[in-house]
Amino acid sequence: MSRRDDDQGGSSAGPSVTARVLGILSAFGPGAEALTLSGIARAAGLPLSTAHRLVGELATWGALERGEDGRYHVGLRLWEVGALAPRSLGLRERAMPYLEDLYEATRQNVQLGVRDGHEVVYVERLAHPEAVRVFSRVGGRMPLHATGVGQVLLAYAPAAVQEEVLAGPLPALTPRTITDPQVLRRTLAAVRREGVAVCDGMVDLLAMSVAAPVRGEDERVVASLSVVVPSAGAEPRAIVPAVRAAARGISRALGSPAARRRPLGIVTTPPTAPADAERGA
Amino acid sequence: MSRRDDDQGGSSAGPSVTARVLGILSAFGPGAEALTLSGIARAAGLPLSTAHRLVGELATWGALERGEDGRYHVGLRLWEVGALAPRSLGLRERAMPYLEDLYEATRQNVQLGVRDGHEVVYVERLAHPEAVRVFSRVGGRMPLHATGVGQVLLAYAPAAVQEEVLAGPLPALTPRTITDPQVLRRTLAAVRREGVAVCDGMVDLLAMSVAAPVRGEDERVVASLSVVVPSAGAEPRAIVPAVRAAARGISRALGSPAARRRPLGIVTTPPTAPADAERGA
DNA sequence: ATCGCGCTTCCGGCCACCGGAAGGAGCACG
DNA sequence: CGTGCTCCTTCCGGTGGCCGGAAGCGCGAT
Repeated sequence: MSRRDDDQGGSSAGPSVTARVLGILSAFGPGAEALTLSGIARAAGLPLSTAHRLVGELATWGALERGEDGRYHVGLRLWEVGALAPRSLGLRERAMPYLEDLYEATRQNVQLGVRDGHEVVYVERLAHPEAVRVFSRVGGRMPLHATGVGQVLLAYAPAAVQEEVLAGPLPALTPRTITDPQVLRRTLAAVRREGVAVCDGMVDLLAMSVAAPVRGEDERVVASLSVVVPSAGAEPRAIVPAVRAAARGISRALGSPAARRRPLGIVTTPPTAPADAERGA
Repeated sequence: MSRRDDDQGGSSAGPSVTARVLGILSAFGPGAEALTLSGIARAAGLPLSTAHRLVGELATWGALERGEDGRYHVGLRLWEVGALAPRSLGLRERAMPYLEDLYEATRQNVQLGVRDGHEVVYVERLAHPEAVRVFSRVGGRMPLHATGVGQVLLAYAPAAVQEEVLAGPLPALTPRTITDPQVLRRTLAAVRREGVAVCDGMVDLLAMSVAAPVRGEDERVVASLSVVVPSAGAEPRAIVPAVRAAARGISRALGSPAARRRPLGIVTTPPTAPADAERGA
């Protein structure tokens, strides 16, 4: 795959054209929305002339666009194709109405995320301009262990993924971030038991998040949604039911049989058996 | 031999590797969110083995993902990069709160679109599950002349673009769609004069849309937003002010000086001079 | 004026890409 | 139980597309 400059054992190969093109796309990211040609070449590790040729083709197609200042940014055409990702469009489309309601009820921050590897990717975010500042953004990534959405996704992830995360480093974003694997393990068990994760001050000391799992047609947890509220004077008890209800509503819209079976109402006593059994799956 | 299909040089660019990769991405689209390898090869006009190799690389990087049924769909990684497009993320981020309010007030459909060539691309859409069925979708395209959002974007587009559209074919989506260039020309003038477009039954006989322009920091129209309501018994007068106010709010959030200068209120008498002068720009 | 930076174009050599062909897996049918 | 599909995967020799150093241009700063 990565045929960098590594010449090993006889027949070596340079990076394929495809890899170079993807490398150019990788040069863009949060905090690097617009780049000069040289900047792209530098970031992608390509000679300037090569970058020039490839970027030119990408721009012609519409994957990149050139601003008035000469810098390149991601183009509308690429966004269009990306919008077809089922984990974005299909999920978002059905979840939106529920996120709406939750946003309207709290006027704070509502987030929807999916897991990719050892990170959570935020697929949607509704934020009131005057709400607590949240570090996340649509398309952004965060570690699983430190956020509400992430802890939920991790709690219901395959056992292998959980062990990998527990074994790896657990960076602290604030003094209150969980960094002890044992504490995290117990927290995940609690999340499975309660069906909701409450993270207070783990990303930002001033913010608290309440998250719940969203299930797909095969009952697997496919996403997680959360509400972020100011840490000071927050009352989780008032929010937890709303978050759980919204998560259940989305699960139902996605075709989750369990969410359809139980007609809402007994949210205060979630079933523990299936939740714990899930970890093995 | 290798470039046999289009080696005449007549049709578009030669199939460089980059072009082939982009061709693969182009194979996906609304109604084709998941494709088999052969399907991709067919759609992109590539030999199966070539498609196999390129798709494999794309999947390794995360641009494509392979579902459990073996079919490929657009991957989360590509969505992430696409989300960096300034015309999507930057615009959406600031517009969301206003779209929210508009959605909350109408409980129907709210749309935000930008122009790309001779089409409008919908960047955001809030829809109530029980609202009028709307044909558009996030990431979807529609012709400029037939939709509210499109007419606004066209009315403030560069003169060259307007002439191209007026000269080209104007396909009818319903019997009420504008197909006469002269009628369209007068309609666009009215849009500039009024600062809003009202499209009744042009996309769907049962739906009506009210659209208004969104301006950026340099006063140019960068987007357009609309509300779609049932055609029957609709009262535009009740909606127009709300749409105009929301559009102005977004313009202000984007840094439009004019929107900042005028403190809301005299929306019934919009300035005609700058609006008409704009067409020349 | 001189420098530095970034962008664009050019072109010969070489090697990575191409794609036909062969083989395997799964499924529907007679 | 063969037969005929469709789809996927792998292999390999020939060659033409890609690579990237180098030169030239435009612009702003010193």
